[in-house]
Amino acid sequence: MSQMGQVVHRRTADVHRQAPRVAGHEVTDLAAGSVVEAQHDYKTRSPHPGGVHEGGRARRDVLEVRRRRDGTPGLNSLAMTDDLSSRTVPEKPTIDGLEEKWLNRWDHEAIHRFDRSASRAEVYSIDTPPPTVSGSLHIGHVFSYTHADLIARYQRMTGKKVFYPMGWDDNGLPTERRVENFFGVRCDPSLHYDPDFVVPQKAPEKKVSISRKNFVELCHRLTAADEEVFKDLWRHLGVSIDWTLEYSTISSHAQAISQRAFIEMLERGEVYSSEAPTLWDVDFRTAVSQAELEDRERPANYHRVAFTRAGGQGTVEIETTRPELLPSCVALVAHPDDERYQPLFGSMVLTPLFHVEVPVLAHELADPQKGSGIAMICTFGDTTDVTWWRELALPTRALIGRDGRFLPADFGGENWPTRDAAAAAAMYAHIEGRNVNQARATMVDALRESGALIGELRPITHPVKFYEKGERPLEIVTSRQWFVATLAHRGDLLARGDQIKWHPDFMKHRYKSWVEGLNVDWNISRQRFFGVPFPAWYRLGDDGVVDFENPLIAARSTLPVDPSSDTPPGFEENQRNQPGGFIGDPDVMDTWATSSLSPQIAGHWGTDLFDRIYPMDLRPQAHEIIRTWLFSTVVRSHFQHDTAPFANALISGWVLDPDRKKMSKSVGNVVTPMPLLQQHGADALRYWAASGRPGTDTALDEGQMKIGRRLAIKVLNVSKFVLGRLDGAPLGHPGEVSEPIDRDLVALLAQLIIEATTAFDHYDYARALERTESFFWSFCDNYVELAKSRSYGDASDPATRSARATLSLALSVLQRLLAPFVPFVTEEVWRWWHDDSVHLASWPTLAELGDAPRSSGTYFAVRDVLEAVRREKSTHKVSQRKEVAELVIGASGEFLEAVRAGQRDLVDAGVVSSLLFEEAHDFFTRVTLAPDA
RNA sequence: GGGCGCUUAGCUCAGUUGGUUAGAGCAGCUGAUUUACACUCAGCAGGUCGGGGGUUCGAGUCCCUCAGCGCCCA
Repeated sequence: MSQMGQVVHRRTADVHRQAPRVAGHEVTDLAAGSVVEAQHDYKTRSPHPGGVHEGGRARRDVLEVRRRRDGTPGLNSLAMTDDLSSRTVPEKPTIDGLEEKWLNRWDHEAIHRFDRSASRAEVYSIDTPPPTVSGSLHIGHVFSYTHADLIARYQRMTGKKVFYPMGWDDNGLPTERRVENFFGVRCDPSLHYDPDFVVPQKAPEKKVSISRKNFVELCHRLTAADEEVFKDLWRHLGVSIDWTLEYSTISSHAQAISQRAFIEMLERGEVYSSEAPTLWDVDFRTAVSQAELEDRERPANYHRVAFTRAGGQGTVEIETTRPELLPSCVALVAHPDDERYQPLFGSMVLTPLFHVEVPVLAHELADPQKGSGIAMICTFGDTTDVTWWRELALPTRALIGRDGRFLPADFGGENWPTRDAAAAAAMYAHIEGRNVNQARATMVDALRESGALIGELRPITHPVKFYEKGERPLEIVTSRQWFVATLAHRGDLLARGDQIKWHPDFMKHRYKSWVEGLNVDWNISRQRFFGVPFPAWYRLGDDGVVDFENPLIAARSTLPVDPSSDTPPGFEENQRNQPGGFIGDPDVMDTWATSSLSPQIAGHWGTDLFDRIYPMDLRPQAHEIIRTWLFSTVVRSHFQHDTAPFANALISGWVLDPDRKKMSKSVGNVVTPMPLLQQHGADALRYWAASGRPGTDTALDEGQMKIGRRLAIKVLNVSKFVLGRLDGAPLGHPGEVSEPIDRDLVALLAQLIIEATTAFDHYDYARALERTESFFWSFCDNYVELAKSRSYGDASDPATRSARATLSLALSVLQRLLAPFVPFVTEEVWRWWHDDSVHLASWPTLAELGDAPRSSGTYFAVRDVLEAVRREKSTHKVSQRKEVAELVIGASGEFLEAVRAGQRDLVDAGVVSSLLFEEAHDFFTRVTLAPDA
């Protein structure tokens, strides 16, 4: 299909392919109002026989569409009933119904199909964000995906073979939560699969426990349905995705890729497992990573607690917000420069109630301004505790379990030294098994009773770390997890960030500050159910001890595997969970550990396709996932392919509500896109979205959508007019453009092409739109009005031919420049005079305009005078068609010369009977209106 | 605490390496009426460009400073 030779000449060839057809005789017939039987292109024609349709057919379809618009619009309901021979200008064009018509037609013609044979140099590849389908659709999706589509459509028109896949991020916790709530179930991995399980009709009050396999089946079922809803939106919006490239992150294909990448990282030593303090959500009972944290301001109390010095003389008063962790205190810490505590460094103190001897240590992270300036280190109260524990080589006395309750503690035992085991154990008995709040209350009472609690509680507000989806503060729980070694490669990862072109540029700061702020390796294991399992098993010793240090890894050829049902190489299923046998890794991967491989998944890593699309050209995404998706993709690409994963990052801003407030579920100002899409139309929504520059937060503005709709209607109407004027002349030929005013317009058109192209090349679609739109309206209001009368002339008149050539050139260029923004209406009007899609037409080039003339000033001069005439008529409240008996123009000789060159059009457009010129220093006009008839 | 962005007409926003009298759309007001378009067209009005200081022949634009809003990181 795509031989190299054709590709090289594509632009030129396309122009020629279009131009002669534009100039062809069909348009003659078309202008006469009859329906044309065009040369049929097998690719673009429907299987319906014959191309001739009765004149009434189109009108009937319009009525059909209108009627349905009053009812419920449905994308699929219209099917292929539309008139596929569209090379006819309707009597009364309408934008209603265009979406159904062209979506079906585009599918039919497969115009967005990626050319699988294209070489890397010919390809423009897009790493589409796979949305979380269990989240709700919101207007931000429309915004960001439109931005990507604008670029995709532009690149396609410049001749690139656009690789534009779509993925769904369906694995992970959000899906589990949605399934739990939607069906009223919860996963209990200890249960056995029930093949006859039927979901409750109505979500029950109390959640029904089901097996992991049943649960996962429900996850698949619900995400499949959710994906259809999302897909419907993208399609309706006209996003030019190649739907044959659809993928999902829970598919077995994605799982195989994800497991392969994991195994290769493990082999290279970039991923490791470790038993370590981990940020833990006690409700979801899973570890979370640094990227999923958020600080929330929470009220708390400072408790001033006295420790006695081990020597017996005096006390040391610390302040803590977490007195319940006192039993796990392993040291006190103050800043090395803090003079108050320097005498204490190296000495020992005793914890109240538990009588544990702990050292007083120095560390820079202790904040002299905070509390009393000296803190207790517990294992573990927060991430600073972890840092102190690691850097000061302190013992581990973990208290909080995976369920958020206090674990047993063996006071007096090896790891729990105390001077009074009986007292400590008695005290701890009140706490064990309690949750954090209960333990705190108990501890405060006991401390107060013992006299160790000094003074009143001091209320403060401070930032507390939460899992972004969680409701209770994170705890730190020691558990075995898989980590990707990011910390050691921070410098490399920063350099990768510099290799990416960011749009807008300042967004790279987000990435940079995130990488610089990393303080733990990326934890990729989650103690959850619906995700990609680790392709690993562990040997069980004869004594039943698990050998985590030498995992059994799946053979590459067997991927994807599920270690809970598949057996490791060299073992039989009956050895599972048996001494001398094996156990499967029970965890699943972090969602980002798979979605960070979106290029590898979409591009089928390991096949030749991948080499044709990777590294990607574009990563479009929203800014809130820079630290997650973008960062993790860079990590994977750096390790796996020693490159940045994409050349450009196009970062969309937020959609704010009409009052410029951030949309959020709790405020209740989240806007769903479908009603807007149905009310204003896809072109209108896209127009609004395109006005939001990269990285700029943009207010939802229905007014802007209405303007988009007006633009679309104007495109219809002016196209109808221009095509109606192309009566019998050879069209669109720059050589025909002879009149100075026309040559000026072509010169301006050339300038517009340069501006729009440059803007798009810099990912500044908003600027391209603004320039094109403003030119377009001026073209309609001024040029078309000026050239109108001349265009009605005799085809043998060179001036008439010039007007028609200019109108058709400009129309062709403007339709194509607008095509990425308003794809439906531009496709409609383009097909009035072309067989092939505007979206496969070539992006306008200067070469089409011939010797791109320089502006003579005639157009601007004539326009200025015309505006003066209009002002005069408006001021006198008469029709713009009112005759001007005499128009005197005073201006410089040069200006008058310019006006003279276009005076015929001026006189026609302004209905001027007598035109006089007067040399003058300052520009003026004197308008004498004809007396009323 | 460190960083980034924003502040221009009632509203939403353009304004490119400094260069005439700061632009557009919407809203407002005044009108026009049908050989592309009333989902139209023409016109009018509306701004000491957040405050202060500086550089310059010249600042919405560059520098300093202050304030407000939003966000990122810690």
